[in-house]
Amino acid sequence: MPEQDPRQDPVEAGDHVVLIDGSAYIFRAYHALPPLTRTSDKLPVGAVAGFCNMLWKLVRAQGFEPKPTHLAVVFDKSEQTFRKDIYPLYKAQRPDLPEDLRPQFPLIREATRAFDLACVEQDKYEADDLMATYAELAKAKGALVTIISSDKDLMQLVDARVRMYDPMKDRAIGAGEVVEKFGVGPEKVVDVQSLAGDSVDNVPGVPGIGIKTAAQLLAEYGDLDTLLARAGEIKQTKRRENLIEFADQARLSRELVTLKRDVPLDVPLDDIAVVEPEGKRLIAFLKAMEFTTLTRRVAEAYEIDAGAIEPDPGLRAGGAETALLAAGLDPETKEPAIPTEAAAALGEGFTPQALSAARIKEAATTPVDRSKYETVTTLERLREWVARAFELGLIAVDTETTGLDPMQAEIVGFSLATAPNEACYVPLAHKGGDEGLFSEGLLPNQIPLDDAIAAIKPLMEHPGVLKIGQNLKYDWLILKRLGIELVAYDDTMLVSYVLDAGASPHGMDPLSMRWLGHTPIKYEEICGKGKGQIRFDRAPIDKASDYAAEDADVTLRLWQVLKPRLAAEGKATVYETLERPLVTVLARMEARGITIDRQMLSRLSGEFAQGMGRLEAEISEMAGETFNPGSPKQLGDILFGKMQIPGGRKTPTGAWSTGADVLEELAEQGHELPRRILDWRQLQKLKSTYTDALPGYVHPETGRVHTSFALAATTTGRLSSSEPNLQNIPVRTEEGRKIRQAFIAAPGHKLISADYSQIELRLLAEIADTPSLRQAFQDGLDIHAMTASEMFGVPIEGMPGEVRRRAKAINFGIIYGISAFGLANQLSIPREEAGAYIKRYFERFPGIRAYMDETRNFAREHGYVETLFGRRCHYPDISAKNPSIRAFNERAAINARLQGSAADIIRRAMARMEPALEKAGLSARMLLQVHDELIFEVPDDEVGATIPVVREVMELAPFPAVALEVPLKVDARAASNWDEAH
DNA sequence: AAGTCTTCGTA
DNA sequence: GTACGAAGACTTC
Repeated sequence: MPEQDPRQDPVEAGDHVVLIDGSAYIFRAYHALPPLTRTSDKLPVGAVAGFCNMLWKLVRAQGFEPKPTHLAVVFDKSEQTFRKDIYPLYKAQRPDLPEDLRPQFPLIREATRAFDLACVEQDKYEADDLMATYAELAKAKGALVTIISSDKDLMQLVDARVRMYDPMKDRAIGAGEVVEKFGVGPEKVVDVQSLAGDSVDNVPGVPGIGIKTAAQLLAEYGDLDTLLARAGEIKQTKRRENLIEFADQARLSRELVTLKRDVPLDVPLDDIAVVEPEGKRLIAFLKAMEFTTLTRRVAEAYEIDAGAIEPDPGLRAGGAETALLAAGLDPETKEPAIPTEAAAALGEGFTPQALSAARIKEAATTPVDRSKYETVTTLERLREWVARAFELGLIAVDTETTGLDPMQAEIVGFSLATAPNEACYVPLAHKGGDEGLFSEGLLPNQIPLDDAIAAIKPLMEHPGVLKIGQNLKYDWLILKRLGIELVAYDDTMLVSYVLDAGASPHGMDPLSMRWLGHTPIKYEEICGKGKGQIRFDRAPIDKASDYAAEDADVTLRLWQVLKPRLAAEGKATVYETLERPLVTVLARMEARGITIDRQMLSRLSGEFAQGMGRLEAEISEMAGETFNPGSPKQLGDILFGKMQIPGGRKTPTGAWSTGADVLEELAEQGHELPRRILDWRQLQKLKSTYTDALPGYVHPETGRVHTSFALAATTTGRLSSSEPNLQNIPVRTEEGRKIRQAFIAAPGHKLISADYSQIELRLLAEIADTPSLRQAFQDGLDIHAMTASEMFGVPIEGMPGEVRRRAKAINFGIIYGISAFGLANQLSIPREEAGAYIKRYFERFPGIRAYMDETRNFAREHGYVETLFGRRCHYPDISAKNPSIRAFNERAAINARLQGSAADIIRRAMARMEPALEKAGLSARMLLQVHDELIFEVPDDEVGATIPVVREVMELAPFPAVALEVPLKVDARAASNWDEAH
């Protein structure tokens, strides 16, 4: 660092040396301010922000007279100080550093440097000792010293040439203030502290003597040694005995509290001369931290255009140094940010945590070098890569295809990686030139597809070689269609999901930026986007090769970082039982698809269209003009503008709200138009989303519909389904169920639908430890009726439907993290009444209130909650300042434990289902999952034998990991279509 | 052409 | 009050 030269300037008489107690600032900033995280990546930066604001205030205040000639921000370095050597209990009871403060230490040092201020710290010595030494040296040269700190331990340094300044209270501390605090002058502060001790730092002192008594004794006897020598003269019995008995302890305390004024300084006093701040570096830092207000202020003060300055590339979100920080490592030393004894011990041993930390460190320090990639053009070279993979026992794989749908896309090439920067791309089907109707236009130097498949098949199917991929379900399906059944794999996307669900995204690009500090080539850079986009097989091989090989390289590197975290963070079992097995289970379900009755859907489309036509005519009639009933804007204008119907609400953006609830209310008041709109909307929804769209998803070859299940899409562990979404097929209305009837079994088969009955309520009874609810489930009672009976004192026999309905709404409300507002909305009752219901519910079921409080507190403290099976769901915004955001996160966290536990259970069932069916000699095939329901296709004559197996696997899914007190119940039925089976 | 808002289907 | 995805309207580039 060439920054020492400009800082060198001997201290002379009349100079002004300012010493800032950095460590004290950090803790002040951390504890005094609400938590704050950087917007783009949730890096905790609250203390950094507070620290920067304080420094800026100090620098700008210029209230130091005379102007500082030398200035240093002084930090504590390690916990291992010479005081610990003489008294191991010194500061021993300090609580561990908060998790979100640790990574801020290196950032705060960065901040100091960005301010162009000297940053001083030294092993074995506390900041206080360093300041004492600087002060002593400066004094000797005739300089004036100002110590910026409010720490009472520094008050012993105050004298004619050394003053203190308390930045919190904004006042100077001179001898007068010291007397106020200790009852003695600065020169006797040490003696007072030796007697009174300090519970915070674990300085023992003498029992029964506090600051007041100590000051009084010293006033009488002069100094500590005299006092101890003449202790026998003291009148008060207990005090006399204690002073005699604990004299040594007082002397030890003196050693602890006396600041060392002769530390052999690493950075000499003359090397902390003030340099003229540049401003640009500071702005680059502040921009990287995303401190917009301070950035603006600083830019204005320096008259610099902040927009023209790039955020510090290493520290910005996604920067390499940020990646290290996220792992708790200091970007400069690559060591744990604060080397605690625990961390030091881990660093030496082969613990999972040590391995994980080491991998994170390596990952962010080995740059991606695309020039090292190879394009494989011969079978011989491919075979050498395969041999290398067998030798290593591990290889990263990525397939490149013509599209996003793994059931339709064709392979274009694949890439492999065996080590960082050791990656290749194998082009197979790149095309170029004129692609005539009959000619393929295949480019030269590509291995024939069949040869390549034959070369890699043994590798991919070998159980002894680990294949690593990102979103491997996609590649598994592509390879499956080429006759390769991939086994023995890890999926980096799923590893990330297990570790960080809800906290950060799991796509390859964000993962690469976060863990490797590297931005991979974008797909658009190779193939363009929008209208001009080309398929991957039309991309030039050299560019495609860089892109594809990089994907495999990055995937391998991500695996090196993320996989050890599983063991280090105790999540290996979650990954291995709830995630990894689902890749092939879901891939097979997707590959099977489900049959739909296209004729039936087409007929329904016609019927819906007719109904809509009739309604449109009536709507125009009533409105007195034709408008688009599908436009909320136009509809709002008609209803609340032209027709002047009262009772309109606005959406958050200021538009008229025309939601179903609003229209329903208007309809109940006797308005005809809103009813017609509601009916029209239902038909429009069913037609556009289902009857018109579904036939478009029928696969040209299989004749079936193949949805795609996402494993890593939700915060709670649920799956999601898309293209098409088969998890939201209508069921509530008669019209909607007709769509469900169009999902049919193949000839000679039936569909079996098996769903968990009230699984989330059962889990609530279990987790919230509510005996009456548990008993009700054990006795097989109607749970909503039982709730109503408990709450309203109505007997279950002959209970009015309305009473049960309300109890049911409350039960669901509880699962969703209830609020009076939401329940009132749901039941259309006043908020006060809803509040009273909730109060009564909690009185009847106090365990549930306790559960909700516990979950809220846990989430608040940790930033995540865990399911029964250990899955973590992160809620980084749980401590948001905005009360409604915070409340939302609290409700989500309460819901996540239940929804997530249920999701875990059905995942366990799915992972066991195939082997269980096979063992029973059954050929039933799982087709769909709808959160608490599984749908199978079964030969007619196996229906009877299949249902009990399915039921048993599902009901026993939690065992043996978790033994539930509450039984799980599964309802299962078979029919020729989904509606009747459900 | 791409992104946001509103609405609505499911558990 | 929780968790999603899709479609159409509308806005912005």
